[in-house]
Amino acid sequence: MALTEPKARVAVFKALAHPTRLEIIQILSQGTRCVSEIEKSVGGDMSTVSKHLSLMRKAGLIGSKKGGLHMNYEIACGCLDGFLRCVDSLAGNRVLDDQLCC
Amino acid sequence: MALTEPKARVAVFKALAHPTRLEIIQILSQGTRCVSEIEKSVGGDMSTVSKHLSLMRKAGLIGSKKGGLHMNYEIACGCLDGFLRCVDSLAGNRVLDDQLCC
DNA sequence: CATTTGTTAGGCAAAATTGCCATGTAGTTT
DNA sequence: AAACTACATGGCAATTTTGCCTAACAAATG
Repeated sequence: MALTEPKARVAVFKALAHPTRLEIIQILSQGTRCVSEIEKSVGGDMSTVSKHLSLMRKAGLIGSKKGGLHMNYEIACGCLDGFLRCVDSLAGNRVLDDQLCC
Repeated sequence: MALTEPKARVAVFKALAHPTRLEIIQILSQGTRCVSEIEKSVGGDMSTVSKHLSLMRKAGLIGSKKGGLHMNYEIACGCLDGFLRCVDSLAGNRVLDDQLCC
């Protein structure tokens, strides 16, 4: 199995390895949202939110489309959902050493 | 969809967001390995490798079993593979904004 | 043109991560 | 028990990340 760019892989995981960004993913999983909507949900400065979004877009996690005055973001990957369920099962298992998740 | 512990989720992604640790996952995907075997493959100090392994074990990504003098590590999750394939498709798509991955 | 919405860059302090070194520990061998 | 092997752990300095702030800028709208 040939590795894709290791840096690109790492970038994807780094993009996901942050509570606020995971919260944004959670919000976007319910549908397309613009920056100010996201800002209201997660709090904090808009420039900070915009940076989070930019980072995730560069990693390939989300996509953006301009709609009038707003910039609308959406999840770029349908598999992200199963992905997160897998992570949750991992996270739940983390106490037991011998037990496997799936 | 109720969130599992957000911290636990973040921990999983942080554990994956490092080139050496991804390399270790790659190695372990081929079968169980002990610390010194991993050390030979990825280089660096053994204490460093041990810390990487410990971090991934706490996150739930890998499990460990003692076998005589060695500590054997193995992937704790069969879904990690499809997981990584999904990430690769994301990583490959990251230039195009409108195109979705899967 | 003025306003709204968002991006980007720079600066900066606090916090987290990383990796090596030295030391500690548990199981094995002699 | 002493020595050795295979790891784990704590400490520490260097690097990176994070978040807020300020400000400049672009694009769509009224």
